[in-house]
Amino acid sequence: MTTLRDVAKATGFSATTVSRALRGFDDVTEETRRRIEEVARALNYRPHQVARKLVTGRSGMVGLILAEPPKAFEHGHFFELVAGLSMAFSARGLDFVLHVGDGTDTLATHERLVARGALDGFVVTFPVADDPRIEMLLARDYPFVVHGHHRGDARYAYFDDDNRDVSEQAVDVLAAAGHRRVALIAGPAIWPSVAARLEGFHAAMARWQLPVDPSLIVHGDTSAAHGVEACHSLLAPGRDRPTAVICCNSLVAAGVYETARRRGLSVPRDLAVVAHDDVLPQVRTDALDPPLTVTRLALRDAAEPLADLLVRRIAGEPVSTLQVTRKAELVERNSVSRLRD
Amino acid sequence: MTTLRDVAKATGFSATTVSRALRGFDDVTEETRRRIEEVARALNYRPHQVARKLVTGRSGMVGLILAEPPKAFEHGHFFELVAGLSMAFSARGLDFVLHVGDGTDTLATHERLVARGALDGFVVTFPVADDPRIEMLLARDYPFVVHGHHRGDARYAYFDDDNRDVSEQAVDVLAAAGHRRVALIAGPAIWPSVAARLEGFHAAMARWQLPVDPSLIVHGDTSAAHGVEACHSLLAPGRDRPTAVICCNSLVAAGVYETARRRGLSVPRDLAVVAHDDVLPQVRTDALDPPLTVTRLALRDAAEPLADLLVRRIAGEPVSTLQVTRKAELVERNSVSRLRD
DNA sequence: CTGAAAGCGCTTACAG
DNA sequence: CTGAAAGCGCTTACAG
Repeated sequence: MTTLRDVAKATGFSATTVSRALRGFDDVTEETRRRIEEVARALNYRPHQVARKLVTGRSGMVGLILAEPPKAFEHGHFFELVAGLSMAFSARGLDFVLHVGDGTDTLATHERLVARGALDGFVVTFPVADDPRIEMLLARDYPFVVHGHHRGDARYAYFDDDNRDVSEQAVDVLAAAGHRRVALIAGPAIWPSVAARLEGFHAAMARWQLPVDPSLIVHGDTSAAHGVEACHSLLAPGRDRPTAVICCNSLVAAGVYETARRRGLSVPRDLAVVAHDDVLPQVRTDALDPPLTVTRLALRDAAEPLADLLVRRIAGEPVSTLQVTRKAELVERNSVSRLRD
Repeated sequence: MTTLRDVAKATGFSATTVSRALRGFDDVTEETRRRIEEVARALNYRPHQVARKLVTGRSGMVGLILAEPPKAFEHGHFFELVAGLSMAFSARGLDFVLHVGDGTDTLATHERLVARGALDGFVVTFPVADDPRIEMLLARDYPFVVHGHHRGDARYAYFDDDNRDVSEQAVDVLAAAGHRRVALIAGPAIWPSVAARLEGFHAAMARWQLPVDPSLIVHGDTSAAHGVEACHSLLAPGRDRPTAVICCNSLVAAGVYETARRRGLSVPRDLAVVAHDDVLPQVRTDALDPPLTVTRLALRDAAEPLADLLVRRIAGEPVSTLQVTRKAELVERNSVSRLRD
């Protein structure tokens, strides 16, 4: 491996000058720089990252730590996020470290990596209320960015969807079409995004002066299997059935479609369906039958902003300027029809 | 951050002794060690990885570099491999760096990471004939392990499926059931695994004294869409149709099932289907209708051996002891029926 | 059994 | 504009 000293010897300049020439400082003669660059190239010199890290204190690496291996139904989510982040960080010259835990020790893992100075910063996903990872990172003043955020918590950098608005848009579409009994198949209650969706749901229903039937709100995971299960319970015989259902994501919606079909119910004639679409590779919501009306926000599009925010946070920007929310786009297709009354 | 020196000062011992005590060398008094460990714990000392790396020459990191973002249909494969490798390396105390390229510069990326001494070793996936990555790594004598291998190439460590045997088992099942016109929907011709599958196919057909019709061998990617397309061409009107088809993976088989159904053909009555099953999250081959007969080899199970081989290679073991092949398990279900003649 | 010294490959004040 | 020196935090011969 060629070192700085090798280049210094070969050119006759000192290591100091070589270092500065190569880093583009302007206190080096143009000619000197040219000569040094030429030799460095000829010798195929590359600065040793580890040495540089030791002196600068920066590791050039950022990490994503998952508590446990994603569930099988989450593979699309994992794929979009991990591939996207890796590319986004690569483009910024940072190495992306992925740690998939075994479910026992996320916090310990974060702490170990923090203490070892191994990473310059973290991406935290699926924050929960009073998330211990976030508290730990905050306590140590370690740079990190959160995908999602706990409402009202302004202590950290985050990139979040406007989940309140997501539900409001969904309710608006349905209410405008005359629906009054609207069900909500929501995600895990522990996620802040789900709380925000719930808030938006209640707010919009109130705005349209529609009653909310608590038995029409179901929590669970984001799998098609959960969609099937939730839909079955919603359509149970003898119940006052909803005329419309809002699904927390496209997999759940696929489950709802399947269940409705099995029950001999037609979408949208007998049941209107609206879902939030993260644009996962498993389900193309435009290819469903009928094409699904969605609030859309591609998960993949979160990678670039997330990387950008983390880089800026590492550079020392205050968190107050690093809190970004984006609104979903409503894509009306054929899964909602006007309720005849 | 607590450093070695801090611990040295606090205990009154030298940095040398502290280092050795903490690393468990046996030339330190039991009492000294105890005292040092106690103080180190109290001070929450963790050796700084970067510094350690600089002196030992080991980075404690290994990497997987993907040329380009996986296609949408590959997300299950990506998921199994990446999550599996991350967990396997974590369990061995190594950080897993994932680099997803933009399709323009895989080799350059490998070279940069090699030259910077950033990684201790690599996992190389989807090797192709005369793979430039492999040649580069070999030329520099850099540790790496390949998932798959080019037949007869004994220059590197690898973990591979016995792809020849995969095809032989598939043909055996079909031929034993009386099938003579057997089609093969194969993967991309550039992969060595595909060449091995082809070899096994020809060998087994010859063993059963069955003619091979070249027009019954179709190459393409491993998506369901390709399965649909290939099946359509195989069943084109006016052709002498195959009675059985072997699919390179379960997604392709799903496409074949769908096409057969659309054509009004019944599996297995009109068409027998056997596929290779990597056990991806997208397709549960036992849940298809009818349940699919497969040669099975869970992709996820490759992660541990791959990590193990790379660690041993990094430790200096010769490649000759690090070349592992495993055989697929035949799982007979209901997609093959006896051909009545 | 313990410690002083050198060094891993770089960067960055500080002089000149 | 250029260089000698110190130092990032550790490990490892080498003495004693």
